[in-house]
Amino acid sequence: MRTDERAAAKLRATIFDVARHAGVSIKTVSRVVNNEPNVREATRDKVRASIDALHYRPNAAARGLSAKRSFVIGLIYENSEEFSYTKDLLSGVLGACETHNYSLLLRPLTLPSAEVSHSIHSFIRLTAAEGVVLPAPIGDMPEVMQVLSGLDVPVATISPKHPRSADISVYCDEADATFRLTEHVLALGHTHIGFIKGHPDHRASHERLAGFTQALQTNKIGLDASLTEDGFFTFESGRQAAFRLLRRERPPTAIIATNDEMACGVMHAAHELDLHIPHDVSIAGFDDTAVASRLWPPLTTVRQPITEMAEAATSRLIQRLIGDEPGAPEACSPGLFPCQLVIRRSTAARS
Amino acid sequence: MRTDERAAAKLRATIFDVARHAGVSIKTVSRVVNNEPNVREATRDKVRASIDALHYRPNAAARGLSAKRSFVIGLIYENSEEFSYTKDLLSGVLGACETHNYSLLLRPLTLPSAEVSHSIHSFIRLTAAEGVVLPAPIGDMPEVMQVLSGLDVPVATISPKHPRSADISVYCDEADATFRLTEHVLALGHTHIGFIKGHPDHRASHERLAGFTQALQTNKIGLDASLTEDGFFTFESGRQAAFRLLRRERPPTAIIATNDEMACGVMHAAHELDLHIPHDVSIAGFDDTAVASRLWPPLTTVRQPITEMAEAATSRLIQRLIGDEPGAPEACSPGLFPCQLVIRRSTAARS
DNA sequence: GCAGCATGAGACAACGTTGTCAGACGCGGC
DNA sequence: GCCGCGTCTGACAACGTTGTCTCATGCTGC
Repeated sequence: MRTDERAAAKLRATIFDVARHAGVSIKTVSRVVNNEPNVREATRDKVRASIDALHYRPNAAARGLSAKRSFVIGLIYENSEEFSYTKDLLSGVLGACETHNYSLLLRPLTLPSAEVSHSIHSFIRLTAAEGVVLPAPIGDMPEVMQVLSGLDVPVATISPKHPRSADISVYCDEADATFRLTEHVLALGHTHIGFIKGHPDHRASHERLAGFTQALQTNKIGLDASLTEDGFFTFESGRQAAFRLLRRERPPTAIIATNDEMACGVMHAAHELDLHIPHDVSIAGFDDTAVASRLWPPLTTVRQPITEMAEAATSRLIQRLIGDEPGAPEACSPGLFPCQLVIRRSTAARS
Repeated sequence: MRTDERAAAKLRATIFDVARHAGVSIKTVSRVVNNEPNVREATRDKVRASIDALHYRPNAAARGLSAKRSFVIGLIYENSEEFSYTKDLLSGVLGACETHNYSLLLRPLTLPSAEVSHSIHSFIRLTAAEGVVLPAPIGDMPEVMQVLSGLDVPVATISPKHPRSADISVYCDEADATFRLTEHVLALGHTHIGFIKGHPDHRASHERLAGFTQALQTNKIGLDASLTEDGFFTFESGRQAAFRLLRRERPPTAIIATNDEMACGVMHAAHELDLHIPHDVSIAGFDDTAVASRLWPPLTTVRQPITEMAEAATSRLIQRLIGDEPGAPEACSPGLFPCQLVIRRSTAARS
């Protein structure tokens, strides 16, 4: 029996073997595998039994060739120092790919780079990815979006500046989260609060600043623009900004950095100036990266449900590719996700 | 012209289009693309020109189907908290895949899990991966190796317990690195040194302990076994071990944790006991993860060239798959890599 | 009892590549 | 000048799946 030969030779069973085993035609097996209609329930069961018996798995290459599809989606991300974000991202994207039987191919980008367009172009051509997931800040790069739309590749962005710019996008209400974070700091009695902005290319930076100023306004605290420093989401930019703030004549009693990486920098600056945290200065970050809970004192921060966001974005992307658009796309999985305030010991009542 | 039609429809040019454009047969184009012999140089150039003109890229699915190869390799890794290791790993593996035109498919594993064998089995069957890269500790799980050898999938392990157990393996001389780390601590005047072991399933744990005892021996310091605590490479296990050490009647003046994650735990314990680092107690870690430089004081640790190791392992794996074994495999890329001591401010002279 | 129609099933040709084999061509030796 | 041999090139059949089209079957309504 040919089937046994194949098993013995450790070759995969083909659809041909299954058809022979079940006593039907190849096409009928194909119909069962792809859940197509027009197969009697009895036939369906018979075929399924044969599939199990032979441990049949469809050959991805053949399927892709015939269907003119690759069943591949790409994840293009910034290969930054801070990787815990990417880890969570990866978990989500991978999860969605697995449930929909898609493969995920990765393209890390080292920014800034002049060759981004070219790199992405060749990535798409080579992998034949049907769609791509673009986490911030890649989704905000006009040249990237241009290449992808030129190649007719659907895009799902995560935390983009302009949600409308892509086919699909998910994001958090980071303004609201920063608002709540600021209110937490205000409630501790701080009124003289330093704020370190993020990289201007990220949507997050503007959102977070807006939430901060909104909170001050709501609580009738005048905004001292000189307490708002530029930062670029990097450790060193946070450290430098903190030095500028803490060396002022009247330094702030609390500093909100708009990501954990910069909050680390603030902590280093405080330590270098022999200031005690949180006694002399309270510090808060944003992102709840792996470092946040490892620092001493552990960092007050904001957690975004990155994994869930990535999974939702990817699922919607794949659904779009498959072509089964649900009635109201926004209804089944909204693009807006909630953030969670994580209060730890780096923020304390003003002394 | 059919080519123009295709370009207009944004379809990829096929080998057929190239053949027509160059005025040769399909097979000749195939020969040029795959650098096969028996094509006159003039013909070769003509074909290459057509390939460039049409931006031809071979179709991976068709190629795989015909060649009965998938050009895919798998990376099976532990989806642990500590992700900076995985980040470096990924960079290396991805780099090697890119240079050899292989695709990388990921399979994160949440350990411990009873379904590991099944998960890996279905991963291989589904992806048709030709080979897999197994970083520690996955490469040390007998059930994993059994499944893979049963499926006839070549394996490259990174930092395995027994280098001989896999077809290809790369590792560091972690004993030597720990030896040098310990000598650094000894040179600072510490003689009463606490040591926190790693998870017994990792090769690294044994190596690192061996290096430590070796250093004590070489420097004629008696080994106080009670100063050696069990740990499991996790933050909390490091914290608990540190508490046990620091609450002793005569606590150690320095603690070597066998990874950074546990060193974080030690720092937390020290802080909770109001001890000053490094004045009251010096602390060292291992791995130079992203956290290490963010802590205060920055952590003395050991850096392994993970990216280079991963790249080498993957390259050798792919070379094996392609079948062009270099004369002496060990000669071109050795399995042993050097570690680098990274001295920061968490270790200081005994006070 | 038969047209008409829905439903279930199969034959066959793609899909874009590579492997196999056969043939065309050129060139040197006799 | 012809044979033989090596070098280059091409026709054709895989590879395992899906799409299209056709056909067989059974059921409905008159």
